[in-house]
Amino acid sequence: MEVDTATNAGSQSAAQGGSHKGRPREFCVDAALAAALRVFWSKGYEGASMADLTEAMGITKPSLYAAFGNKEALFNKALDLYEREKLDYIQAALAAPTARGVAERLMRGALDMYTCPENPNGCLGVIASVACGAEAECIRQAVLERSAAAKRAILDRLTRAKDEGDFPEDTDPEGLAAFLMAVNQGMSVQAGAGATRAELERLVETSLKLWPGR
Amino acid sequence: MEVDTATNAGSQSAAQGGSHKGRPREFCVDAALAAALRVFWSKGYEGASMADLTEAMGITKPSLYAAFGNKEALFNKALDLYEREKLDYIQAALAAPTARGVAERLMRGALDMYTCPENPNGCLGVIASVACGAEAECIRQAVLERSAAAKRAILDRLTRAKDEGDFPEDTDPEGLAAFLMAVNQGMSVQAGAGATRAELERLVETSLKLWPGR
DNA sequence: GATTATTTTTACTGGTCGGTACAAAATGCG
DNA sequence: CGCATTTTGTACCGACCAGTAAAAATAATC
Repeated sequence: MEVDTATNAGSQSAAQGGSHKGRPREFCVDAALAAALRVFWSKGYEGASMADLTEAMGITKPSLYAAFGNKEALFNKALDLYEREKLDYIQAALAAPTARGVAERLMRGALDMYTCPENPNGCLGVIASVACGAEAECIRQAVLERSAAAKRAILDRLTRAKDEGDFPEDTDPEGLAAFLMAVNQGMSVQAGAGATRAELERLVETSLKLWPGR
Repeated sequence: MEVDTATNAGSQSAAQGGSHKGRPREFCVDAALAAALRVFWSKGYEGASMADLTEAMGITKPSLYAAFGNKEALFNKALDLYEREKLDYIQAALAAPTARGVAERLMRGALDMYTCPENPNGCLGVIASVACGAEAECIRQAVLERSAAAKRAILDRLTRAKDEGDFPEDTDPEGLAAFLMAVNQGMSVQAGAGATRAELERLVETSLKLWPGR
C-alpha cells in the first residue's frame, strides 16, 4: 500500500541491521538521492531522463520506482536535500546583525556555492523553474513556492533592519529584497553560462559597494 | 542543393509576385517564423517539440523542414528575429549621454519587454541558455555568444563613461557591467516566475537609486 | 498539352521517453 | 525446510521525439 520505504541502507552497499523481512536493498538510498540531485542540478527536471538518473544512481528503474515512487517524487526529495544541504547559508545570513551583513553573507554564500567545483553550475531552483514546461507545472510550482518563501524571509529581515535604523529613510525593503534575489539569480545564470569565480566576485563586490546603509 | 528559400510570401497567406517556378508556398514565412519564436520563447529549445512548432506555425513538418532546414536552423533564425525586434532597446540605451542614462534605459527597456502582455514571460536568451542540455550544446553556445557580445558592448560603454567622468574614481566598470547583466537576468527569472509589473518596477527603481555617479 | 520545379499531404522510420509486469533471487520467520 | 516478503534483472508498454520518403497537387515554362 505505498509505504514510504526510503529509510535504511548503510553507507556503501550492504544493508545492515534493519529488521525488514524481504530481500535487503543493495544500494544506499541517501547516496542514490545525492546522485539524483546532481543529475537534476546539472540537467533540470525535464532534461534529466530516467536513464541519466538510474545510471548516475547505479540502480535500475524498478529499484528507483520502488524506493522513490516516480520521477516527480524523486525530484521533490532531491529538492529537499538541496535546500537542506546547499541553501543553509541563507538562514545563517539572516542572522547577521545588520542589513549590510545580511546582504554580504547572502551574496558571498551564493558565490561560494555557485563556484564550488564539486557542485554543478548554477542554482537548482533557477534551473528547474526556468526550464520547466507544461506537464511539469507542479514541479515549477513547488520550486517557486520555496523561492517565494526565501524572498519573504529576506523581506522580513530587511523590514526589521529598517525599523532598527540600518537604512536611510527613503529606502524600500521590498525593492532591496527583490534586488538581492535578482543578484543571486543573475549570479546563477552567469555561473551556468561559464563565468569564472573572479567575474562573480567582481559582481558581488560591486553590488556590496552599492548596498545602502549599514 | 540547400538553397535558402526563405524569401518571398506576402503578409498573410497567398504567395504573390515572386517569379519562382514550382507550386507557390501557401504560408507566410515571416509570420511562421514569428510564431516559432513565440513557441521557443515560451518553452525553450528542447521544450518546444516539432508538434508544438508546426501547430503554432500552421504548417506541416515537411513544409517546416523545406523552408527552415531543421529545428536548430529554425531556432537560430528565430533568435535573429528576437534580437532584431525585441532587443533593439539595448543599442538605443547605449546611446544615452551618461552612464546613469544607459543604466536607466537598459533597465526600463528590459522592464517594458518583460512585462509586455503580448510577449511570453522572461528572456529567450536566459531560457535557452539555462534550459539546454547535452545535445543542444551548440544552441547554448550560440545564445551565450550573443549574450557575451551584449555584455562587451555594455562594458565598452561604461568604460568610456568612466573616462568621461561619469563615475567616482574607485568604480569598477567590469563589476557594473556584470551588475547590469545580473539585474536583467534576475528580472527575467522573476518575470518567468510570475512577478507583477509593479514588483519589477520596484526592483528597477531600487537598482537605479543605488547606481553610482551621473 | 507536356515538362519541370516546387509545395503539400500522408504515412512512416528508428530512437527515446516515463513507467511497469513478471519471474528469479535473497532475506526473516515459522 | 517451507512460506511470506521484498528487491533484483530483464524485457516490455504505448506515447512521443526529430526527421523523411513518396506521391499528389499546383504553378511557370516550353
